Amino acid sequence: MATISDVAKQTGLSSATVSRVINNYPHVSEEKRRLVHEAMEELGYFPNTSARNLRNRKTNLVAVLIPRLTNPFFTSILDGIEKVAEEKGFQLLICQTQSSKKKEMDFLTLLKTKQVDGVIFTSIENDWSEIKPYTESGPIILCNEYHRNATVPIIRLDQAYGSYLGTRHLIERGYRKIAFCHGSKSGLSNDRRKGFVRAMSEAGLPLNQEWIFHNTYTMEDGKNVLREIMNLRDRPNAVFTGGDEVASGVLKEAKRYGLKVPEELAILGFDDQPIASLIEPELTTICQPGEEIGSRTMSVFIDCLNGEIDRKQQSVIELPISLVKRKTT
Amino acid sequence: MATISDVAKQTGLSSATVSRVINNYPHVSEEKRRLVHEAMEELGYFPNTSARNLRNRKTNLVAVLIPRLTNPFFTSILDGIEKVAEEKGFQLLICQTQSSKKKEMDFLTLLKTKQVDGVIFTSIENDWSEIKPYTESGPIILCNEYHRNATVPIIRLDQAYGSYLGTRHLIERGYRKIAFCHGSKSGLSNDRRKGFVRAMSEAGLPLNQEWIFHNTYTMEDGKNVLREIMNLRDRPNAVFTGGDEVASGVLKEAKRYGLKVPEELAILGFDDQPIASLIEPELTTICQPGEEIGSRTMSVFIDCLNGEIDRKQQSVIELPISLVKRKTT
DNA sequence: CCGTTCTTTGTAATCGATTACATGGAATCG
DNA sequence: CGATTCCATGTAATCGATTACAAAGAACGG
Repeated sequence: MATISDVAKQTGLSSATVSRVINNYPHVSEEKRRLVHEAMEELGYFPNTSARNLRNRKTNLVAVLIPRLTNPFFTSILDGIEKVAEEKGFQLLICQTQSSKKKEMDFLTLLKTKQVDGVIFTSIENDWSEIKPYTESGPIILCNEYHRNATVPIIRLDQAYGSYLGTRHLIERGYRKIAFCHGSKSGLSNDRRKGFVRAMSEAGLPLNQEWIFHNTYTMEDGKNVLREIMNLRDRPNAVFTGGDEVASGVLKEAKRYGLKVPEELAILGFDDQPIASLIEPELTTICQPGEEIGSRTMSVFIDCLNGEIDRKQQSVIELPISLVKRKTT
Repeated sequence: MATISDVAKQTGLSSATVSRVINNYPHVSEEKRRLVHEAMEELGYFPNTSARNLRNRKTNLVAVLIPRLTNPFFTSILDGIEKVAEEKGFQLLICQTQSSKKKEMDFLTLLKTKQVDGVIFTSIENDWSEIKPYTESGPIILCNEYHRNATVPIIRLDQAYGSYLGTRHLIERGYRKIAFCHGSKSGLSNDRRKGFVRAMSEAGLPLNQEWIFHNTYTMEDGKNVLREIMNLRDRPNAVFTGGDEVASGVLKEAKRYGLKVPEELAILGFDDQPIASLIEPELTTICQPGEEIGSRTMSVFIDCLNGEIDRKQQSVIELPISLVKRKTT
C-alpha cells in the first residue's frame, strides 16, 4: 500500500505539502496541487485512517448501545441516529448489550481506549454512579432514557405522561381492571409505572399486584402474560403493555383463547411500530417517534463534540408522546 | 490521558516491558508484571486503539453494508453477524446504503483507508466489476447475495429454489393466475424470477406481464400493488411477493377491498419475519434463516482473515430454504 | 532600494503503541 | 569450569499521518 511519503517521493515534494493538498490547506500552488493529485491517483493512494486518528486524537466514530437489534423500535432510533451521522461524516459502531450490565460496561471501555469519540445509550442497565466516571473521556448521551442524577444531555419522551395518557384512556372507555406489563427496573420502566399509578389513583382504582407483570419484552412474553391472566380467578379486562411486540403476543394468544378484543379484553401497546397497524384488530398504542428521537440525539452529540453544549451537565430535551387510538381499546 | 511511557516512567521500566505485560508476553518477571499492573491501575491507563491499529495493521473492525436498518430480515442477519463478531472480538461498523450505488462505493473506501479489516455485503447494488478491485485490500464477503462471477466467498440461500417451491405450492393449490413482485434487478431478485418462471412453465402456465411488479420493498408498496391489481380487467388470484412486508401490505389492502384471503386472493410472502405469524390470516411464506446466514457469514469472514479460506476465490455455502404453510394460500 | 509582509515549501518532532535486535546475567551441561 | 542456552530487560526504529517552526523568494510600500 502506498503511503504519504510514496506520494511525496513520486512528486519530488515533501510529505508536508502532500498532507496540505489532502486536507485542502491554502498556500499550495495550483501546479503542485495538480501534481500531487495525479500521483495519488497513479499510486492508488488512500490516507491511513489509524494514522490520522492517532495524530488528530479523534476517530469520527460513535458507539451506539442498543439492547436488541431485532427490536424494531430500537432500530428506528438507530435509523435516525445513522441518518444524521452519515450526513455529518460520522460512523456508528454497533454495541448490542442484550440488556447485560457487564456488556454495557465493556462497551464503555471503547471510550477509554479512544476507539470512539463518544457513546450514545439507547437504554441503560447500570447505575449512574458506574457510568459517571466515563464522562471524563468523552461525550455520553442518553437517548430515550432518563436517570435523575445523570450529568449528561438527555433526549427523551415523557414516559410517565405517556402511560398516564394510555391508562386514562382505558379508564375513560370504562375499563377498571387494568393489568400492567413492565420491562426491566430501569428509570424508563419506572416512569411508566408512575404514570400508570397516578392515573389509577386519580380514578380511585386500586392496584392489584396480581395484575402487574415483570420482565416482559417479546411477543413470546406477551403470550405468557395472557396465559397467566387466564389462570387467575379474578381477571383484568384490559392490559397495558410495555411495547407493541408484547401487546401483539397478548392479542394473538387472546384470540386463541377466543376472547373478544376489545369487548372482553382491551389491549394497549407502546411504541407504535409498523406491526401496530398491521395486526387485527389494529392496536391502540402510545406513539414514540423513534427516528426523530434518534436524529435529535445525534445532533446533540455533535454539538457536544464542538463544545456548543456542555457535555458534563444535565440538559433535557423532551419530545412529544401521544396516544394513537385504534381498535383494541 | 496516561500513555504507555507514563506507565514506564512510573515503574522505572521501559515501555517495551510495559507493552509485554499488556500483551501477556512471556519472559517478564512476576514482580515487574505486578508493578506494571499497579501503575496502570493507579494512572487509569488504557492503551490507545489508534496507535495499536496503526502499528498492528489491523483494526478488528468489519463494515456491514445493509440496505435498511428498519427491515427486520436484515436486522436478523445483522444480529447473527453481531453475535459471532462479539464472541471473536470484532466490532461492527454500520453502513446503511439505502440501496444506493454511490453509497455502496463510498463505504468501500473504508477498506482502502484501512478503517476496517473487511466488508460484508448483505445486499449489493453495483456490478461485480466495480467491486472486484477492492478485494485486493481485504476480505469481502457476500451474505445472502449472489453474483455469478464474484471472486469471493458467498453465503447464500437458493433463492431460485425458494420461489420455485412457493410458486409450485400456489399451483398445487389450484391457483393459475399468479402475480409476482420484484425488488431491484439484483442477482437475488433475478434468481427468484427464474424459479418463478420455471415453476410456471413446468405447469404450462403463461406469464402475464401485467402481473409482474417491480421495485416493491415496503408495506406501502404492497398496498399499491393491490390497488393496481384491482384496476386490472384481468386480475390475478394469487400474489407472490418478495418479502413479508410487501405481503402484509397486499393483505391489509385486500381486506380493505373486502377480498377474501385465500379464497379470492392467495398471498405468499418471503422471509418468515415475526409479523408473518402475527397478521391474520397468518402468512404462508418462504423461510429464510436470517440469523444463521449472518453467523455463518461472520465465521467465514474470520476464516478469511486467518487465511484458512481463500478470500479471492469464489466459494459458496448454501443454507436450506423452506416453505412455511400458513393460512394465506 | 530596503524593510516588511505574504506565499510556498521543507525539516523534523509528534501522536502512542509494538518489536527486532542487543545486552548482561543466570542457569545448564558435559 | 568454560561454553552454551535461556531469561529479563532496554534501545531505538517503525507504523503513517499532521503541524510547529524555519527559510527562501516574491510582492509591496514608502
